[in-house]
Amino acid sequence: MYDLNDLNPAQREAVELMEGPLLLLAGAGSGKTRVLTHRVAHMIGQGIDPWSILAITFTNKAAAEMRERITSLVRSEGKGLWVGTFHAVCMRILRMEVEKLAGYGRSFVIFDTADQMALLRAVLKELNIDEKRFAPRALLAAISNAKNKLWSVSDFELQAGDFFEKMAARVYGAYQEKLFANNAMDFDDIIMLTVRLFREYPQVLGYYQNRFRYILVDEYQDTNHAQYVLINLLAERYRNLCVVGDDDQSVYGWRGADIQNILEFERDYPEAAVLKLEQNYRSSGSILAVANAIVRHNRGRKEKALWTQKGDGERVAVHRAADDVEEARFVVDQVLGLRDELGLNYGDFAVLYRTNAQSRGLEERFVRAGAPYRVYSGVKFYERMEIKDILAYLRFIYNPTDMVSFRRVVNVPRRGIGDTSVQKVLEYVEGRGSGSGYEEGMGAGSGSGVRTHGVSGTGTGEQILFLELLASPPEDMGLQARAVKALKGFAELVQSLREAAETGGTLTGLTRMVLEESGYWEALKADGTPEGEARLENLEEFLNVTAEFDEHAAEYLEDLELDPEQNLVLLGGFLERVALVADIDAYEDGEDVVKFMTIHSAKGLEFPVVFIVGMEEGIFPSSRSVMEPALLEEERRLCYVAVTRAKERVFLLHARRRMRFGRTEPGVPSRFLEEIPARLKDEDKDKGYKSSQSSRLSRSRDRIGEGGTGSSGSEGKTVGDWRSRGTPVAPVAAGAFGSEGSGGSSGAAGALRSGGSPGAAGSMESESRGQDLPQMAYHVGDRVIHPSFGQGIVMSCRNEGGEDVVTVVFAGEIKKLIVAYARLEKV
DNA sequence: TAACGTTCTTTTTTT
DNA sequence: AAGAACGTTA
Repeated sequence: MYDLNDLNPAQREAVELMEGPLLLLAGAGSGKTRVLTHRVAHMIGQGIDPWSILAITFTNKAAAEMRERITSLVRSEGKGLWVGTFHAVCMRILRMEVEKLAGYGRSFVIFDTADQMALLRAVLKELNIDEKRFAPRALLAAISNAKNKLWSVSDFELQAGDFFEKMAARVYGAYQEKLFANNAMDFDDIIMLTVRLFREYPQVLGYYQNRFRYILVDEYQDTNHAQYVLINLLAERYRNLCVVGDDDQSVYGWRGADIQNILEFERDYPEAAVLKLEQNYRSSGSILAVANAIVRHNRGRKEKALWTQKGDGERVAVHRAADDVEEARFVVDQVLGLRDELGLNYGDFAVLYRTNAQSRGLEERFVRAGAPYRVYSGVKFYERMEIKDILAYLRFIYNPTDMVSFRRVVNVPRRGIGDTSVQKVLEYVEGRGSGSGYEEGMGAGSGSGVRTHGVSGTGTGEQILFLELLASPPEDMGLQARAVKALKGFAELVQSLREAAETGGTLTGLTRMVLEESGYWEALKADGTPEGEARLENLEEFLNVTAEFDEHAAEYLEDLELDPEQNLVLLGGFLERVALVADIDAYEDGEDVVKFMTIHSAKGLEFPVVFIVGMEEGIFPSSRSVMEPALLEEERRLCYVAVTRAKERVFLLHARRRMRFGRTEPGVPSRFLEEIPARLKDEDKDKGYKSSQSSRLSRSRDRIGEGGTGSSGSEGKTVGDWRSRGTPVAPVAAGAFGSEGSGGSSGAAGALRSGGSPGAAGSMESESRGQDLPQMAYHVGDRVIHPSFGQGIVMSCRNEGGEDVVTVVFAGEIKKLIVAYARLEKV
């Protein structure tokens, strides 16, 4: 049971003040989650029906954590409570009510960024708009912006100032029409259309207003206008709205988040109580001082004074590395050293960076050192070709109006339905389908009018129309006989899979069926290349994901109040989950590995030791922000978030030179480093762990031929600068590559890459700089490893036209490779 | 129609 | 450096 005595006075007040609006300004590490969970538990303890409580978070992870912690406080008494992200909550509402939005069907699907892109490009093609002049990405961003502001197409047209915006408004209309015809929504639609539903159907809004008498919103500083409106509509009646946030941690402006929402809460709710949580329980005094010193440079923030009872602890270390390679090496050395010296676990360390691309170099170093790590990256797994393919199959089975998925799978594996044929089909459908009826009302405005749907449509009946069309393509479609036959076969395939899905059974069973009956599996097995192998492994991994879903399907559906008997509900639930659940949600605290992630992903997490790498102008702060004060402030807040993740130790790293876009560029230390007073920094002195022992250790793990990178090595006495350690030694015995082993995939769960995966072991540095090296001789009989061919043995070496060429026998194939370019590593 | 080769862009951050 | 996009060839 929850115990209010565990809370400090401010926290306790925040828990006990249940009625009326409340703004809770919770600094980093101030026990915010604790307050939120206790608050809900307290409400339930005081007799408030959990059924009438809605708690909204930003990430699925936060939602899961909150639910778990509440459950542990109130046991089973929490039944009926809604905890979820904005998107999950809206989906839940839309699932029940979407058919009120004339034209959308129950089995609508969510289009992710790649789908949006594909759809938009189709639109641009139709409108004859040149992609070179109007970058699809920029157009999508503009459309997303409009949606976040709840602008309808005509709103956007009215607002549009310059030529680009006018074009974007026009594209918005066509894009939206196409989404609609596909019975699909993008991420922004999920919020926008829920708002529209509420506005157009007061009785629906009324139901939810009455139900959710108590509303809590976490990370309020990250809400955008659409989310803001949504919340305020829901809270209008009872005004029991508790928002929690920290303006210093607002880092989603680029996604439309409006920091004003939190800054002006008191204007919106004049009767609101305002409480501040200022005691930090997470970080040492030194860390807090640095974080405060940085964020102080922002204007327009609510002044607050975070404090801690903890001692100062170690000073924050700032390390200047010679280059990106050395930066990565420094991190590994520190991890290994601190682990030994302080008895820390790998799991106590996190490496944070501004962009996902920065993980690669670090990974190489960790693989080599045999230090276990895991990359928590955005979407990687679901971006893989084969995963997208199988998902497209599943989506098309679920919603046979989804032309994006149709396009993707219709000729995969090859069925002899080429681009020309597909184009003809799509044009035929377009010609019949589109037209009037849409124009207005996709925004928040009133969307009256009947929409015409040609073939694609919404009701189950209409949906099958497209499949029927494929099953017997009319003459005037102009297809070749061969294509007609192939198309028929495809239609039958999908139809039979759809029937199988309707009959029930597990998702895993269905997926296997898709893979087998489509011939996808077979084609991939016949492929025989290492890439094909990796793809097969990824599909196996995907089947693990579906199996996991199957296992928890019952409770998942029950939780969402979905009827498992209903047709395709399992498939729909899975697709929704895949679309909305990011990989960071798979974050496991218990795992004893070093965690790599972006700072955005790290928000809400904490670690004993934090490394922040790439602290250079143009990287962090990002080059796009430096000219724009508002953006720069957001970068600074991001830096604040990064530093405040740490409990004990922080290492800030920057490099004098860095490989970017394939070339070496000079690095200028981040201005954020300058903003830290000298007395708070421990600059490039001996910090953390560093001994000759560790140097030797790390050197023995170096790459082949290291030490001749061609860079002039006269840079001062950077701590840990490998150049000071003299000339390179010859490659060492097997085992130097740690856990890399045979290079077989460890099949990281979900989208997570982890140490030991073939991809990570792949690109060795010798590949990029090998030409500069005094090339290590490759002797006949040497065992070598290649990122895609795997292990092999050198059969011959000679010099052809000035290039060292080796012949290597790999498993199953013999290759002639030019040493300077081949990504070969001696084992 | 598909496979291949060359040129070009890419790096924010995520639901 | 790596991947996508585009154009050329079998």
